[in-house]
Amino acid sequence: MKSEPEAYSIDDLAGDGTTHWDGVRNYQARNLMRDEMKVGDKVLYYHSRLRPPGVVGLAEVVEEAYPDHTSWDPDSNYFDPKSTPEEPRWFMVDIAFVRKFDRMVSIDELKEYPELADMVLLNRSRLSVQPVTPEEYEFIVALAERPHE
DNA sequence: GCCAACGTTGGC
DNA sequence: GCCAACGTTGGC
Repeated sequence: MKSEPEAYSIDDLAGDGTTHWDGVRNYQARNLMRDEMKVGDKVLYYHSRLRPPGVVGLAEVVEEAYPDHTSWDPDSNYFDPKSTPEEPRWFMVDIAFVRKFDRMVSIDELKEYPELADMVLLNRSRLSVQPVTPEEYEFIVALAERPHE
């Protein structure tokens, strides 16, 4: 899951403990949250729009998808008039802070490894919620635990 | 701040 | 249902 740290960083998540991942207004990202994300699933937390951007830590799904109430709140930035409590269009999950990496694994570093060449992050980078394979996940967690040469 | 990629909207 | 216009994202 990606977030601009100025908007909501992993430190914000650490402070809050859990948060609901509201404001996603992309169908592919919504479908992933609604159909794929289960309680206990691990989440790589990615800070976008930094120089450089990168994976900064881990979170975990603690509540499966339910309607994103900000979508029918006219005062919200995420208001969508086509979404109603009766027929919600947008969904969110709740995630909990797991840990922050000792160091950020930058996108440049991810690009160095053929094991990660097929990552959605490196190919369809604009999706704000993306699938990660177990192999990619383990690889990145291992990277974070040793210094980058 | 620029701009390429890409998703969405809406006129026809 | 096509596609041009427009808006957003996000690396750089």
